[in-house]
Amino acid sequence: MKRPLKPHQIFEAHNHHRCVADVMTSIEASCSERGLKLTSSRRKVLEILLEEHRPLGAYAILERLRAMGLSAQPPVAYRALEFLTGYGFVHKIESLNAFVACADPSGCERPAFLICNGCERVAETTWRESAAPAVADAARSMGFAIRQEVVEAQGHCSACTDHG
Amino acid sequence: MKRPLKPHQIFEAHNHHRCVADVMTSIEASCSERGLKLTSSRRKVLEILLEEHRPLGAYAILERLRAMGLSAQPPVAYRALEFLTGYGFVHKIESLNAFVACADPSGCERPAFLICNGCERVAETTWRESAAPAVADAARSMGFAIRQEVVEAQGHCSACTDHG
DNA sequence: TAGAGATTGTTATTGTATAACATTGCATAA
DNA sequence: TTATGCAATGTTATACAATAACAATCTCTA
Repeated sequence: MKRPLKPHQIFEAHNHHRCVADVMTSIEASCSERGLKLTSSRRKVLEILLEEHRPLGAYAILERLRAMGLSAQPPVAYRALEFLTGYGFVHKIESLNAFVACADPSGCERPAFLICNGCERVAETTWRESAAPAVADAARSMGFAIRQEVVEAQGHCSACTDHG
Repeated sequence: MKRPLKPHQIFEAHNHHRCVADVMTSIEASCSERGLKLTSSRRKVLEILLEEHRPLGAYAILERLRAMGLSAQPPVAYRALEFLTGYGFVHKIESLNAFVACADPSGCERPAFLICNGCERVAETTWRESAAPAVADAARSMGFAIRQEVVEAQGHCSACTDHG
């Protein structure tokens, strides 16, 4: 049974092996249903991001691919990431130029991120309707058609606030 | 008298010479008040961004600096941008890795951006309190202290929707 | 089984950003 | 006035991010 982590649990200890396996299973099923090919390099990049459980830059991903024995050039990582982000299995964190595995691929509508500057972990939350009412209002009033919204908050998680 | 452009006016024709001069005056005043040094390179980068009135990448800024006769290496641009963004005179658009002059330096609280993928212009709007209630709620419930929020919407402005 | 389209392999290049260190300019305290 | 400390600049080099271009391969399916 797949029970995605709640946002705050990202910042807590959890059964990570189980958590990775669950998400992987969910994504495999999603690919089957949709006729998508989760090829070897795509799967490896996804595994790396799930295992890491925090944002990784493209070249950090490449390092890990090479550590797995591949002779990986940048396009290998970027093509896999293009596929994975295109179907919502992975998200790009624009303010970090880095990538993170989606915490809940089956239920993820539009993601928003809470980025901890202390431990570098990222909690993902999601919204329906409008992320930012003030922005939506401004867009409506000027006839601007929104296609996609990036919402990323930086700060400190409770653990890092206490320690720091 | 300084009357900043309303967000939608960014996408419309306006007296740009006047608009640049007004913002420049406002920023000079702000630097005087606060004892900030608007040095030559900082001023030039600011002028370039005000004149352009749309996001520019760091290397596009460097090109223009060189066209003005400077022998500008990357740190020149980045140092000026660090100063200008630090005091809110310029904003970084994270999803473009580019920089844009603030449309209203005197009244700018927390900016949000409407980025037109057609004409590449950016409208700036601002919010008080919480940009994204859903995100603020999630943060509160997990004890996450938000320091800064990035809100960027991509889409098409009314002109580009009509034409395109 | 031939062909079309998707995927991968590889090289090279462009764009983004910062580290590191020497130098200069300027305000202020000795 | 001079010392000195800090902010700002000049310069070189390098790390990281992203994509262009083209050849090779794989895999469906007509």
